[in-house]
Amino acid sequence: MINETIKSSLRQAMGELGISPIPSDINLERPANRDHGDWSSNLALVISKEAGRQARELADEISEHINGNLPEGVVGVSTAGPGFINFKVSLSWLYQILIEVLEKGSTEFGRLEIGDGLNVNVEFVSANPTGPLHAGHARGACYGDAIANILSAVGYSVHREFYMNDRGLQMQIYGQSLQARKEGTAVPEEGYGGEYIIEWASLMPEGLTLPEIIDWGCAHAQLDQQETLAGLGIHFDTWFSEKSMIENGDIEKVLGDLTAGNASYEKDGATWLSSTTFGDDKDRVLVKSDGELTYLTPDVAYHRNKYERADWLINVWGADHHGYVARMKAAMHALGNDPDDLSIQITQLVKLVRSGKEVKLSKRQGDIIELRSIIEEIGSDATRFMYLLQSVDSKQTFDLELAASHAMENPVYYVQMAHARLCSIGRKAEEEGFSQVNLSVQELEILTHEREIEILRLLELFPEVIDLSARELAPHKIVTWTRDFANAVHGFYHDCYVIGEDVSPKLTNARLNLVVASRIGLKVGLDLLGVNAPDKM
RNA sequence: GCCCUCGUAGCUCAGUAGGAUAGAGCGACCGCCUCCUAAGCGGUAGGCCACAGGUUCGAUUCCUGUCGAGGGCGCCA
Repeated sequence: MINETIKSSLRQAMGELGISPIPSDINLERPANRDHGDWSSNLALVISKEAGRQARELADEISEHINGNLPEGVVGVSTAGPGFINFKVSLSWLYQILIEVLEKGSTEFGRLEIGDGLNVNVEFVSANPTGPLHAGHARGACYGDAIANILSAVGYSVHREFYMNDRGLQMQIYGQSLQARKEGTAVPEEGYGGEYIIEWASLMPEGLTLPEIIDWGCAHAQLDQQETLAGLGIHFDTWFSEKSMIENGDIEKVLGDLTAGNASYEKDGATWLSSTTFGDDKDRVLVKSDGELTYLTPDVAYHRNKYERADWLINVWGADHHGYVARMKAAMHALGNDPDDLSIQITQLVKLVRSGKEVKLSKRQGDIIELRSIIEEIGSDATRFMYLLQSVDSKQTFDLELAASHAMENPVYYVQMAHARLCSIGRKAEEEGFSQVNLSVQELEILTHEREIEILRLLELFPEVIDLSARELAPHKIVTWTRDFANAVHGFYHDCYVIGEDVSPKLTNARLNLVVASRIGLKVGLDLLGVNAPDKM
């Protein structure tokens, strides 16, 4: 890599000049301003105090020395500002990137090996099986699936998991609600009042007992949720049943082990987890005085089970669950698991608007906004792209009308259009009798237009973006890159004709290489997000 | 009262493991189609990076506090 070459040239120069201390880790960054070169080091600023010399003076000395013997791929070194050392890299480096992209194709380009095959379990959505998925589940669904894609691309072995709370009080109430609707009696006080209950009850077979109704209702809700998720292209490897842990004794076992480990105690007729010992702000009840389990206990058993199956656990939770992070980590700690192996990602709320007005209720059902109806309204691609548009750390507002529009202010269409245009060039080339042939660095040197260089620079940057988005579990960084890249593609499309009378065949060929590589880059980005890359629009 | 996330252009948001002149899209205004999709491209205007301290050669970025927005603080799930 070029930055390694630069780092070692800095080290070598310092050694030869007798400047110390030489830091173990030399920091190289990409300057925001291109005039400052392609790579920049703050080395002189960092060591100036310890070296007892002025930073600018050190920088001048080092850059002059390196200029006397430039490393391969570097065309110039200069100093600027308070003491930055700036490197300008040869364009041939960028042509090599282009060749690499073409060789790797959309199945290999951008793939990294930072995951080292580690097993990571990504648990997301995990809605109660008591009704259809609604708008509140959408962000977690899109986010969880995207990080699963990204982690998989950087070398983790990824498992997607959905945890079903298929037992307990909520299921009882759900069953009673279905039963009431089936029999035409009043839905219980705290019951489910949604329209869907009426519809589902009508689909239910006659004459079922309450436990049978619950089983049927659970299966039906699961099926409904699976369908909706499939509409977004989301598929889980495991639908983990809470009930199964009652049946196989896992919950009993976890309670026993907590007691044996002195991590729980009896008080006021209830069993408590000593979570304060492990960093929580208060102790939590595991078994209520009436003998019922709290929601926490099966959850603890479930997480322990996941620890046995994976090296790294990722949970995607809504903002309303942030208060449970400390207790879950405490419980895992108490069971002897490393709480750092559990990453809990909190997604902030999303407000939906339609032409500027907040949408709280669904038009059709009059109650909840079903996720299904959002997908129907704006499509799977727009749903995913819009929900991934920004960091999950901040609350989001987006306009359904905008997301559904086929207009330039819609970011989904902007990016997909860039891909379609690249394909359109390919079709045109074929019609004109050109076929894309991979070229050498020398043949690619004809690509010197500002627009072309911009595309190459973005392609070069992309693996770093993927790396960062994986480390930070931040798919929106991929989105930002695809938008920037689409912008570069549209600019190229506008200014650089690939086929035309005043374009030489050599240039056409070189540009076709660029077009195909761009298509690969954009496709890789959209694939990671789970958004289609259409050939035409 | 305590905890979590956020506060950047008129609007929606990027950026920040501390770096040089803080970016994009939309909206506004002005331009650009005989030609691979104008679903596009370019330009102009628009900023005390909420506020106040601290650390640092350097802070929008880190720390503390204040203010503001949203979400949580059950033997509910």
